[in-house]
Amino acid sequence: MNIGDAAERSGVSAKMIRYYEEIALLKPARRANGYRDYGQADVSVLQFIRRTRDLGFSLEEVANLLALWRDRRRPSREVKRLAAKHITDLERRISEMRAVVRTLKTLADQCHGDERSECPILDDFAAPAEIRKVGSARRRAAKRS
Amino acid sequence: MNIGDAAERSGVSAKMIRYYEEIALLKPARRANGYRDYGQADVSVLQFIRRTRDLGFSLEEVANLLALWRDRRRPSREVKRLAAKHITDLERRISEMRAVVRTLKTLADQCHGDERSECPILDDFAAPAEIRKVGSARRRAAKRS
DNA sequence: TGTTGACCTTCCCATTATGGGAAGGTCTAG
DNA sequence: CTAGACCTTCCCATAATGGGAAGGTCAACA
Repeated sequence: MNIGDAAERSGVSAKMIRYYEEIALLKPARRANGYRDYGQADVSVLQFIRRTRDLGFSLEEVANLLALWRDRRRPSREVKRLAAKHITDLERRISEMRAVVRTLKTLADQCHGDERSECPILDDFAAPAEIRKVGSARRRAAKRS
Repeated sequence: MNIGDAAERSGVSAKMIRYYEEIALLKPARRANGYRDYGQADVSVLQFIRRTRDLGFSLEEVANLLALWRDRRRPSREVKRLAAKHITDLERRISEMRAVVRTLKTLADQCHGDERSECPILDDFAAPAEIRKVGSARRRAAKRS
């Protein structure tokens, strides 16, 4: 089948299908006229890529997973290891983002959010509380010296 | 002061300071020899950028926040609105990532993770449970017709 | 048969935010 | 005066994706 059909069946754009070929994730056959020719196996590979991309794996990780998928003698340990690493990556990023959300919510709560210009959010962006504390400590220390 | 000092005091690399100038986030003075010359106000701008970047705002959003910060007549409503939008963005991304983590944990739990090749994780990547169900339903429907 | 429209091909460019590195000018301390 | 530590601009690379141009191919229809 042509690339357009493969794109429709896999949910991967023709543009990206060509790119995945360029980085060697798949090698479709070519017809005499130069058109790429995709079989069911190729579509399966594209669906695999789509799925793993949707789960947040980088293309480098997808390539590794694809290699394991193709190797019938892989140890499932390897697959589980990659999945576990991705899970901890995600959990780290989630907790970082949750910390940011907590900070922003605290700041937003302190901001009137009306027509007045006074704004604790901008005040924090210009000099975060932590630094302001250190700054005050330094000023106090300076007075003493 | 020179760019190196501004970098050290703001925690922004010299490379990025030049880039921020290119996209018009700040315009430091120039000395006769062509060197950029940063004052305390420039360093404050850089710290503002650093802080907002750390909080996950895009440079476009940073530019908007910076404009509000510079406008002494801004309504704090505007600032709060941008912060709230960023919070909901983050919360959406967090919940998406949490869903992925749940999926991956479920799959990893089903995988032995030993030397055997059998692996429910790869099975899912090749044909996610949802699709497998739809596929079976279709096959059952086909038998009936 | 010829034309039209829907495909396909490759190639180049843009995006976001960051860093690497080269080639060359400037300044400062010894 | 020279060495080393700065500074400048310019180009390139990254990751994953899309846009679009120029040109070849194919199928259907008049």
